[in-house]
Amino acid sequence: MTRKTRVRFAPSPTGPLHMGGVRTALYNYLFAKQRGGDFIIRIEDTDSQRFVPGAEKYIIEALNWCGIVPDEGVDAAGNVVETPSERHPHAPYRQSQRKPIYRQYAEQLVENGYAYYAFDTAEELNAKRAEMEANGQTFIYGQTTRMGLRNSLCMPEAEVKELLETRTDWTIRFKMPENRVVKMDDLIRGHVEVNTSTLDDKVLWKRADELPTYHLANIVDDHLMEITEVIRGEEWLPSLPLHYLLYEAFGWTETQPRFAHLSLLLKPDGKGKLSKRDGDRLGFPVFPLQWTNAEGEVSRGYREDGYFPEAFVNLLAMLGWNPGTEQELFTLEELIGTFSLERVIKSGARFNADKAKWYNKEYLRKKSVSELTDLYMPILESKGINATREYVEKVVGLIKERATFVADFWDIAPYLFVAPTEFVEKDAAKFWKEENYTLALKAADFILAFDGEFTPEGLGAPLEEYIRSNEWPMGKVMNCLRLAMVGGSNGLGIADIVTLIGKEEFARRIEYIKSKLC
RNA sequence: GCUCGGUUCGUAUAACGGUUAGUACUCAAGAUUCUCAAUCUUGCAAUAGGGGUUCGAUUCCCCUACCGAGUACCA
Repeated sequence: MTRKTRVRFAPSPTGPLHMGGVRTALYNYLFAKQRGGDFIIRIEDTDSQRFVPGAEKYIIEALNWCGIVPDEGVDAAGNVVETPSERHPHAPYRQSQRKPIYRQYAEQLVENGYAYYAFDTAEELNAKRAEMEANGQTFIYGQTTRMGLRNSLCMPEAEVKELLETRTDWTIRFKMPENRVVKMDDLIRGHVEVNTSTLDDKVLWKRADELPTYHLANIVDDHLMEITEVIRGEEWLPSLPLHYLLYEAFGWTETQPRFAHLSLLLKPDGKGKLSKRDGDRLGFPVFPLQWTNAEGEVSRGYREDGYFPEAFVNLLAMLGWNPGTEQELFTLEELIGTFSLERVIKSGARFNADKAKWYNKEYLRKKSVSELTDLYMPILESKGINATREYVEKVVGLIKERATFVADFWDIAPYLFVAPTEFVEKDAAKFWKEENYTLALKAADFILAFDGEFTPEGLGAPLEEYIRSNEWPMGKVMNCLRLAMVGGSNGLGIADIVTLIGKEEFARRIEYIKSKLC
């Protein structure tokens, strides 16, 4: 029986999604779409303590921005689907709303001897843990200690029954089998084996809030939602044996999903995984979208920094995966076509901000002048510049190759909109000498008197020919003119600038520099 | 500490036992141009260390080192 591919991205709404999370979502999405399957978003909000308002909305918005749209979990408007329907028989997709379904599964495990009730309070366990750590030991709630603790394995049945009824702070723990080698297969890492003797008895369900922990909720929901592959972060690899055992305990091994554990994204420098702090420290975003936390602290986002979503998705895809060819630029569609888990890298990928910028630059050059103009116009307006669309399109056509972000456009050539009022001292001293500017002013007269086609192509050659035929020093003359146009000696070609700003403005700038520098 | 993963130029990666160890980003130099940018060309630069297996190891095995993750009534 072949099942329809169904994968899920299951974030916890405890804060903004970081780029590593987006990558996990992306790989899930690519995998699903390639196989004509479903991509599901499930919100794992079983930790009421750490819930952060707005985080869920942020996650959905971020994925939408990337073009990662779920088949289930969220409707077209970005709302989590809350009731089962013909289209969404697996709803709801928020674990907090699935609360009633978990307890029976946990109890089922107890009945069948795979789990037990535990009455130790958090305080008791913390104290025990602290005590052992003080002696350089680690406390594990598991096979070596469980019989000496307070649980249904070692307490009289009557007492257990009474505590179950009178107290509300007990938990259900998984009874980790002793000395068993769990043999697992990972789609990325291959065969992995772990002996259960090193594993502890994880809490599966908490009476206090009647909520499952990740492990239980995850297995139950993946089963109920008919998930076929679980593609998630490497931090879950150590709990894979527990998950295997859980499928076994429930008798669901037949339909148990296959697992793929993705390596983590590492800091660009130094040690450790990429964190929010690195972005602030090294000057790049770690989040897809800007995020403001409860304290009012703002973390920058790729979107707000001027990255195109296509570039962001592309660079994320290439961080830990490669197609085996030398192609580096991929649209989402192309990624869907070529992605494969077999080619996902096992080792952690260090993020490189320079490469990220390169991707954006490549995408920027691919954009049409018209599209880029749409983006640049508002920026100009915000600077109080009043220019026609036609004019801005010409500007964009001239400078798009030089930019990494649309926001660079302004810095590259503000002089195409505003006349310089100040001149770079060093450049002026170098070029604005009498023997140069007298020639440059004559060249300016030539331009003003030029009656051919007033375009870069039409003016460029005749102007150069004129200067050359007079045997004037080309560089010095041109740089004097550029100084007048730009305010310095770095910028576009003279013919480009002059034909763009027009003869009138050109004349004005020449007059201005004369009044200032001559 | 213990358990599990990982280790090719600075970074991302290619090479599924046989290559002068390739490519991209970064950096440097040159070409070009009226400057800058762009572009083109060239260059710098790597198999963590040690043992095996093999005619031959980047590739397979073992040890060490280093990195990462996990070790919660968090996910």
